[in-house]
Amino acid sequence: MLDKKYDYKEKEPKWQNKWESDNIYKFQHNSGKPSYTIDTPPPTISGKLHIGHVFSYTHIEVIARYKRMCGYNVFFPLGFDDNGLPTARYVEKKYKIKADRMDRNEFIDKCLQETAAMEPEFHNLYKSLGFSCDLKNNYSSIDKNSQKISQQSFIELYNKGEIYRKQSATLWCPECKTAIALSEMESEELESKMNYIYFKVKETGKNLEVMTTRPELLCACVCVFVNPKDDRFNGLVGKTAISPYYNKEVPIMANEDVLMDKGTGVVMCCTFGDEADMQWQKTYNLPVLEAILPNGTMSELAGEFAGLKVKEAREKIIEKLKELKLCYKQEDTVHIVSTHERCGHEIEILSKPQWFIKLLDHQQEIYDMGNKVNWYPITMKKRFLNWVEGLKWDWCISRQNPFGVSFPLWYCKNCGKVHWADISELPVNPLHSTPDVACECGCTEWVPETDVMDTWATSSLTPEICMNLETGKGLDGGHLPMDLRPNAHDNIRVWDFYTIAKSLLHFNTLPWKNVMVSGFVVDEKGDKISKSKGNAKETPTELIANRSADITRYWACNMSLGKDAVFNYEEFNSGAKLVQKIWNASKFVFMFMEDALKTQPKLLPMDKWIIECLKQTQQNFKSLMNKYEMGLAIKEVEKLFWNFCDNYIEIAKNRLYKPEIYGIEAKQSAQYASLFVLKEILKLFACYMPHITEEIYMNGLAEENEKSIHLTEYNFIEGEVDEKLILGGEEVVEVVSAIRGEKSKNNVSLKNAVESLIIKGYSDFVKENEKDIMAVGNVLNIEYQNADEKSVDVRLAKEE
RNA sequence: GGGAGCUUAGCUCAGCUGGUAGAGCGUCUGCCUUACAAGCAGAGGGUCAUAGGUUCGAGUCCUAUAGCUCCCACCA
Repeated sequence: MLDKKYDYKEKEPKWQNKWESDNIYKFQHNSGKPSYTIDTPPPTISGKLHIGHVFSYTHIEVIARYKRMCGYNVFFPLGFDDNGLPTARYVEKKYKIKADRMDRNEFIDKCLQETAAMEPEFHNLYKSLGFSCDLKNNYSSIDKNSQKISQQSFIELYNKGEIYRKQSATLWCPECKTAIALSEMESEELESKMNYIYFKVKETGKNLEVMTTRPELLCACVCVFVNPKDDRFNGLVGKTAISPYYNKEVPIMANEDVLMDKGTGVVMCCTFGDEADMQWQKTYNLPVLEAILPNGTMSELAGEFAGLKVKEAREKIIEKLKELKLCYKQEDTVHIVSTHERCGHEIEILSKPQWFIKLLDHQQEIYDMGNKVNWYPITMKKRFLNWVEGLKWDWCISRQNPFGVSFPLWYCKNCGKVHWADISELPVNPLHSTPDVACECGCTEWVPETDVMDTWATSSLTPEICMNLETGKGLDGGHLPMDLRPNAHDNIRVWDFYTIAKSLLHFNTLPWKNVMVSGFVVDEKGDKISKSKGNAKETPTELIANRSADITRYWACNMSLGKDAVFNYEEFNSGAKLVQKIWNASKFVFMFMEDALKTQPKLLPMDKWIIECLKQTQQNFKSLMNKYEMGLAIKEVEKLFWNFCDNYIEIAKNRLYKPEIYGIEAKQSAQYASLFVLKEILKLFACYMPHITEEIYMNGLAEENEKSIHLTEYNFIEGEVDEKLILGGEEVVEVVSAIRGEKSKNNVSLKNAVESLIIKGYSDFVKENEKDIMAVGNVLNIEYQNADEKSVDVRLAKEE
C-alpha cells in the first residue's frame, strides 16, 4: 500500500542506494539481448556542474532507460575529461599558481589531485539525479588506458602518413602560451584604432598612404598589396616601398583580395598579422619574420620596442610615428578579433614547430561520413557539414602546456631524428624515461618532447576508450559504430567532428550511427545560463534538494530536441503537480487492487476504450522516442494520464465503489483495466521519473521476482488502433463534459442531479455506456434522439 | 557576405505527409465531488510576423520582405 503523502526526500535516496547496491544498471555482457551502446560525453573537470549539464545529461539518461525497457542491454558508461588546458587553467585559478613558474611534476600532481577530488562530487550528483549509468564503469581521459589509446592512435596515424611535424603558422595564445586549434577560437568585438601612416615609394619618392590596425607589426612587414583594378595605383606594382621608421624596402605587389574601399586601398602584409597575411605568405612565398614571441612580447625585430607587450608596443610605435609626422590620421573602429575560448586573450599567429593531423586531405571523406550519420534533429547535420566545408587548417595537436597526454617520442640531440616509443610500452612519459638505444647517427642522447596533446586528440577516441572498458581491446574498431553519441550543439564542430575524423583515419568506419543533439539552458533574456553570468539562481544540488530529482528531470525533458530551453522556475510546478497526481491516482487504483482478477475478464466498453487509448499512446511514444524526441513523447503520456484521471477514473469510480448497484462484473472489468493501464503508464513515465514510479511499482504492482520497474520491459500492445472505439469513448467524454459544463454554468455542485438528459445525434456507443454516463453525471432520466447535428440537452434537478 | 533556425493565446511552446487553430502556465467563474483544494469542473483569450503565389482549400507548400538567435567569414 502507498503512504498518504509521497516524501521524495526519503524515497529518492532510498531507491538510489538500492539501485546501486543491487547493481541493476550493470551492462550484462552475455545477456543475449541486443546491446545499445552510448558514447557518453565526459564532462570537463574545470568547475562545478551546472544546470546545463543536468539538462543534457538527463536527456542521455532518459534514452538509456528507454532503450533498456525496450529490451536492450544498455552500455552507459561514465567518463571524465580531465586532461589538458581546461583543467590546468582551473587549477591555476583555484590555487593562484602559474604552471610555468613551478615544477612541472608538482603542477601535474596538483591537477591530478584536483580531478580526483572532484570526481566523487560528479558521482554524487549523477546518483542524486537517479542516473542509470554504470557508476563503477568509468574512465578518465588522463587515466592509463586513455593515455595508452591516445598515444597508440598518434603512433599509428603517423605510421599511416596522416601525421606530420612542421614549422608553420600556428594559432597561438600568448596568455596560455600554447598553440590552439581552430575550434578553440572565438571572436570578440574590440575597440581599436585605424592608423594611417606614410610609406614611401622608392622610385618616385612620393608618399604611399597605408592604413593599419597593427602598427607594431611594421617591423615584420614583407610587402604591400594593392588591388590591380585600382586605378589610383596604376604603375606602382613592381616598384618598391619603404616602410616608415624602420626604413625597410619591400615590394609593392598586386592581389585581387585587397578591398579598394577599405582604408587607403593599400595593405601592408606582415608575417603573420592575420590569416590573410598567412595566405599571402604561402601564395607568394614571402619571407617569414617573427615579430611576436610566444610570450606575447615583441622580438628583436622591433628594435627599440623589443620586449614590450604587443599592446604597449602598438601605442609606443604610434607615438613615435606621430612624432616623426609619419602617422597623419587615426580613426576609432570596432573590429572583430579572434580570441582563445579558455582565456579570452587575443590570438596571434606564430611560426613554431608543431604536430599536425592531416584533415584537409580528407575533407571530402569527413564530409561524406558526417552525411551518413543520423543527426537528431536532422538540421544539425547542416551545421556539421557547414563546418567541414569551412575547414582551412590541418589539426594542430601539440600544446605547450604541462598537463595532458604526452607525445610518446624523443628527438636525437645530435641529428633531431625522432625515436618512437614501442606500442607495447605505452603509456610513456618521455620526460620520465629515455630510450636505451643509440640513434642511427650514433648519438645516445635523447631529448624528450615536452609538448602534450590537445585534449581533443584523446577525447576524439571516446568510442574506443568506452568500449575498451568492456572489451579490453584498446584501440580497436571492431565494435564500431556505437549506437549513440549524445551532446549539445556546441560540440558538433569539436567533439563530433574530431571523433568522426579519427574514426575515418583509423578504421574508415562511422564512430556511431546516431547523434542526439541537445540545446542549451538559457535565462529569460536568452543568455546561456552560466556561473560567470550569475544568472543561475540555484545549483543543481539545491534544485534537487528543493524540488526533487524526478521534478528536475521532468523539467529537463520538457523541451524540443536541439532547441535551447528557458530556465523558468515556475515550470517546475507542472512537474510537481504531475508527480503529486501520479501518486494520488495510484493510491486510488490501489484501493481496489486486493480482489482484482489476474486474468482479463470480459471488459465493458469504456474499459476497452481506455486500453485502446493506452495502445495509441504507446505507439506515439515509441515513434517519438525512436527519434529521441523525449519531450514530445512525455507530452503524449501526460495526455493519456490526465485523460485516465479526469475521465476514465471518474467514470469507473462508481462501478468500483458500488458493485451492489452496477454488478460485480462491472467492478472487475474496471479493476482490471485501471490496474493494467496504470501499470503501463507508470512504465512509460519510468524513464523520466524513476523514483516515484519505482516506489509505486514496488509497492503493489511488481511480480514476485521483479526487482525494479526499470528492469521490466514495455508491454507495447501491437496492432492497429481501433479508431472507432477511440472516437466512441470520446463521445462519451463529450456527453459527460456537457453535463459538467451545465452544472458549472449554473454554479452548482457536480453532485447535483440531472433531471433529464437528451442526447441527440450520437452513435450507439454512447447508449452502450448509459449506466456509466448516468452514474458519473448523477442523471435520473436519459433519452436519445436521432439528429443530423450532435447536441446534448441537460436539465438540472433543483438543488436540495 | 555564406549557412542554419525561429516568429502561432498575456507567458513558454506543440502543431507529422495542406482539410474548419492546440497544450501547459497565468487570468476569470464556480465547485469541499468517499485518490487528489498543492484538487476538480467550466469560461474567456489568436487576421498563426508581413506581402504575394500554388490550390477547391495554406501555421502547414513556394517566392520575397522584416525582426530575433546560432554557426562560419569579415580582422589590412
